Amino acid sequence: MSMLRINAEYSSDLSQELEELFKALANVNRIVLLYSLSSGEIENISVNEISQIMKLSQPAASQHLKILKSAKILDAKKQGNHIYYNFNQKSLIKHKKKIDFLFTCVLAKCQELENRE
Amino acid sequence: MSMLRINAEYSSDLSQELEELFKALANVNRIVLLYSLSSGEIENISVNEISQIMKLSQPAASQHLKILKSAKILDAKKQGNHIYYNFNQKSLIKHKKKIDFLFTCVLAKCQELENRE
DNA sequence: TTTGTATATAAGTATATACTTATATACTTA
DNA sequence: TAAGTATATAAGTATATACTTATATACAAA
Repeated sequence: MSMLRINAEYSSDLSQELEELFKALANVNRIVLLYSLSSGEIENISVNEISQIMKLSQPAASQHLKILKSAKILDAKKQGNHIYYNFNQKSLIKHKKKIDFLFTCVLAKCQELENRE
Repeated sequence: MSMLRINAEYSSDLSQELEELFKALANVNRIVLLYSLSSGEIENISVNEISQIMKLSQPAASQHLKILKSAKILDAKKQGNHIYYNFNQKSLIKHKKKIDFLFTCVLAKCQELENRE
């Protein structure tokens, strides 16, 4: 069985997972939000605070948060009247591994082609 | 100057670059193509061959290739009547670093929050 | 209870994306 | 030069995305 055949088998599921992940990340507002959350001092951050950081309306922010939560980039916990968003660490580690795998495959091929010359 | 302030300065440009990169990657056909190119035996691959691999029409494949080339994921070289696509190694290494930086920031924050408990 | 606050969701709209078919461009070869 | 091949681009269309405004839901506090 050739590499291409093997690849065709695993790549379908993994590629679809990566598509979902990349789609969730493919928005500058959401990327800036992730950086802001990374550097922010506030541990538990509410939707209203996030909408202020993002300079977006509450519904717009809420919709972005839904996308990030669906993609398991963020996690939400309800506390009384507020919903606090945080990183989904466990899932983010898995996401990172998927991306690393893609780039490892691609860059390994680059290296192989370079060595052939 | 707080981290948030510093962040606000660098994140704008970098975030926009990441958005473009993630958008280019946010399509399962393109992701599968990257895996196929990674594992394929053919070094120089033409648009027609790619459209067959992708199971898409020639114009559709051409449009995907344009997106991947614009995002500096692939590179094209013309040879006679054919245009051969290959990975843009130099740029891919830079792309990987940008993604790594994002995840490093995010996962460092995760770790920090975990240690606080 | 009633009122206020926090958040989500629904519906509408403008723009982006991913295809299609048709055609243009560039090169090759008879 | 004419005809064929490889690729890109243009135009059209269906669907997705990212907002908007209006409204629903869930909880808190008076």
